[in-house]
Amino acid sequence: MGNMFEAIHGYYLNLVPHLSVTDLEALDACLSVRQVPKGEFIVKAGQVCQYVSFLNKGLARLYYTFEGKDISIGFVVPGQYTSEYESFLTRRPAAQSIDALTDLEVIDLGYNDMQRLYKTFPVFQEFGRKIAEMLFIYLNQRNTALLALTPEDRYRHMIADQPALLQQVPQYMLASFMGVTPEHLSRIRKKISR
Amino acid sequence: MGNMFEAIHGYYLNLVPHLSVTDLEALDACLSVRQVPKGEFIVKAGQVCQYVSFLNKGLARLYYTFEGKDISIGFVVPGQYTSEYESFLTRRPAAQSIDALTDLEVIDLGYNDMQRLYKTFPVFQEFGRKIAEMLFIYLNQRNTALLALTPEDRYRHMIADQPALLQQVPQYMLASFMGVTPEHLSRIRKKISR
DNA sequence: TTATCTTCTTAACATTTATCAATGGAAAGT
DNA sequence: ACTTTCCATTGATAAATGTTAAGAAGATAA
Repeated sequence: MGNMFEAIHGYYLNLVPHLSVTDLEALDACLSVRQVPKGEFIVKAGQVCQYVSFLNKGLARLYYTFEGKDISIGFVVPGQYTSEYESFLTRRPAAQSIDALTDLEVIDLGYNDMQRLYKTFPVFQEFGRKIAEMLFIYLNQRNTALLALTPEDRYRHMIADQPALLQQVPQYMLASFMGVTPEHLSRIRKKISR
Repeated sequence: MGNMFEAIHGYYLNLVPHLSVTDLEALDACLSVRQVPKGEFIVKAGQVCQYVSFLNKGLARLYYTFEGKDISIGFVVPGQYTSEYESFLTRRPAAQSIDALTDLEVIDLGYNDMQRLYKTFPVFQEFGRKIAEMLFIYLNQRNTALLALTPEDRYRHMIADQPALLQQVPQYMLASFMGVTPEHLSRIRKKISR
């Protein structure tokens, strides 16, 4: 039979090409598949995040709640890793939640297993480093956009960079992601469509 | 004579306690001290960032220029590393600059030396991973603050978290760091002082 | 010292964005 | 099919923030 983790192997090899078969087998022993129904959580705020989760199928959202309002931080599509990484790293309760906008299938890698991989197969340190570096670059660019661009410009960038996401994510979630109210996003859209 | 790099050794050992004497000697061979006069640059936008730089003395600012205006991203005090890390990692021209708000002394570690350390002494992979993880956590929190808090609340947080910085950094730089105009920051300060 | 330059503050006014309220339409449940 | 809920849109109004301009306070240089 084929290996259930082919997609995830590709992901790892893409980041660290010199991973050996032995390395990947050690990885496989740590992975487990989980089904998350729509509306349920991959991670819930208040709990310590136990996994980094590779998204096989579905659409997930990273967000937090502040003064009664949900603020979306990011959206996850298949082929990407997601986690409340700060909680995962620090072992403190998560400030952010990750929920399922559709039914999901994820492949979990647990904290203790990951530490063991780091120790036993140091080549995974390089993997962890590159993941964190990618996250840094993503946040750095997002930060820059939030400070320098107007909401309208941020929306234009999203149209250019993530057109598929705009179709899949409700607009009130996009609005908080862009830092405006749903009403204001609606006006921006009206203005742009002319 | 004492080792010129004592402070930086402490920094490394704090992140990766099991670094050996051999590891640190290999590191020392890669480090070089640089003096940066006030107003000059550690990294200049448009050039590829060649170093991660440990700040020994002085105060530095990370910022970029957009539509003629400088927007500050962060400030660096002694004992911290700084770099235009996205450029350093990707080998593409830097979008951001780092300049000296006072005379500086930095300890540089070059890109090629760092890659060689990663390869020859894999234990440094762990160091690189933890640096990137720290950067991620910092940016994640800053991002959250930018989206969830009002400028006034962000300023209150700065008073609580970084009181020393408020004394050292001109207010018009703080203003862009907080995402408001200098005039508006002045109004916020007036309101709070009552 | 005086002069110059920079930074900070203040005020009036303009623009952007949020809030509140109402409506219509789409989706989901029964 | 009917009902209910949720979501997107729109308008009126309010609040927050930016812009422009001027002057005060502080630093730097001659």
